[in-house]
Amino acid sequence: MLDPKLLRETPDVVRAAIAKKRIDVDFEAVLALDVAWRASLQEVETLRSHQKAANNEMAKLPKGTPEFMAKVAEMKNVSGLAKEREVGLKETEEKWRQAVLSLPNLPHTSVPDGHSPEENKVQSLYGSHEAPRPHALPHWDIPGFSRLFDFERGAKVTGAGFPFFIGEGARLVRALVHFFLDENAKAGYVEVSPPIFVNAASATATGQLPDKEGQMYETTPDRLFAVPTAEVPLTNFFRDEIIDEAALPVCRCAYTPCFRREAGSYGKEVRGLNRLHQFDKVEMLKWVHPTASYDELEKLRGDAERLLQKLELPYRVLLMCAGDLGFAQAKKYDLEVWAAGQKRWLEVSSCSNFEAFQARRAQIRFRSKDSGRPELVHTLNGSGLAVPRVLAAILENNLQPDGRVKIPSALLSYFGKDYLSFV
RNA sequence: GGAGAGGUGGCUGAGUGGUCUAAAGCAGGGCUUUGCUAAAGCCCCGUAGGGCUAAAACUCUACCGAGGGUUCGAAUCCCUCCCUCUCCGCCA
Repeated sequence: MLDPKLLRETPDVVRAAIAKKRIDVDFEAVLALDVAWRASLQEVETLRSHQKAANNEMAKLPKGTPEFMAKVAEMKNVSGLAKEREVGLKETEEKWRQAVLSLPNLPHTSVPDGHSPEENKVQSLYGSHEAPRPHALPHWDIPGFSRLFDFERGAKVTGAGFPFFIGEGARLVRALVHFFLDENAKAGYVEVSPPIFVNAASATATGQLPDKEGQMYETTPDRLFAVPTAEVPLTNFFRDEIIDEAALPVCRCAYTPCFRREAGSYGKEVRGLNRLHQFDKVEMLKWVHPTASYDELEKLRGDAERLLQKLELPYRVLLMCAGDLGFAQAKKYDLEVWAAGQKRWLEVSSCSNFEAFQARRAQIRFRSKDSGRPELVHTLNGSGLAVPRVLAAILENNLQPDGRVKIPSALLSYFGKDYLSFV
């Protein structure tokens, strides 16, 4: 959520930023609602003020006197009117709130203009993704793949996109999760194991509700939502709280399974491990002082990159252009790992600075020593990392002529063997 | 799941229809006294939003778990929901 004051005080800045982000919202209508809301608010407040003054007078009058009864009669009218106007105010306020919520976060000045994924800037390349790998295969075509990654039985038991991971397949998943958590701990992120179902208030605070409701699995009858990412429970940890300024930055990470309905996805995008309804991910979160958030974003990206480097996987870093930024992000880097068999890049991490956008919605603040007042923190998050796609890249890039897969040396102590074998 | 008790400011805790942002204490901040420490005294100390401002000052409104209701007026009475605690039941 944007600062409502920003709309009123510098509408041109907001207007320009919305245009840069290429999001279709009627900003002028939002401004009009803001005016209407304030007018309605003032009207109601004047009535209430009148009521309050009368109440104070009546408190001093003996009850039952003609004077008192006259006041009661008079205030009955005011009370009725106030109630009526309050209903109108609530309606206007709700419309206003929805309108402000429909405004996207403003892109940071360092974010390039552009409206399609092609206009994202390749910030850096690591490793030799172009090295010839004559025997590389898409991971789903590797002989014996389904012995370790059983999609058919997953589909039978649950549905498409819910595979079983078996034997060394399961072990490799566990090794990756363990490796990620250990590395993140070394980088200063405190490990958290959060609830993997959240209530509607939490899903609203991080922006899954109301717009992306169809992307989550929802339980009945309790109306809890299976988390699409650990970002949701982690960010909500501090919802409606004031963090001690000295504690900033707070850095945490969490492993959770993630659940996404992925309505509307199709084709090669969803083959094999590329896109699952349930997948494992370690997420890194930061709550930082507003002055530090862009430095922290670079550190966060570095922390995610280091994981890929230690796994010796070729990857690239994209700086997302304004038009390809999400609704809530001010700046975002995507890390894409090279999958040699599919000959394509797979997104395995997305490191974003939300500035105060999430914090305002979730009311996460710190008490500033300077001003003595609570101020909104800046929040950042990034995957570190998403397991199945990293797994796919390992399978494809490290496939040997004999059909085995070489395990990255960083995983040896977790996996326990040099090679994964499909037979 | 059943029965009972309770949810008030950063914390403890009073307040059962009227001038209540809400006593008191603790914690925090400032000043005075004091050689230091300590102690004492005095004062300040919630959040959000609106108005007015260059910005403040100022001013108005809301907020006593959440949402409804009764009333001229609700922290206080009524209803619904949520959460916590105690006991019982069930159960990894």
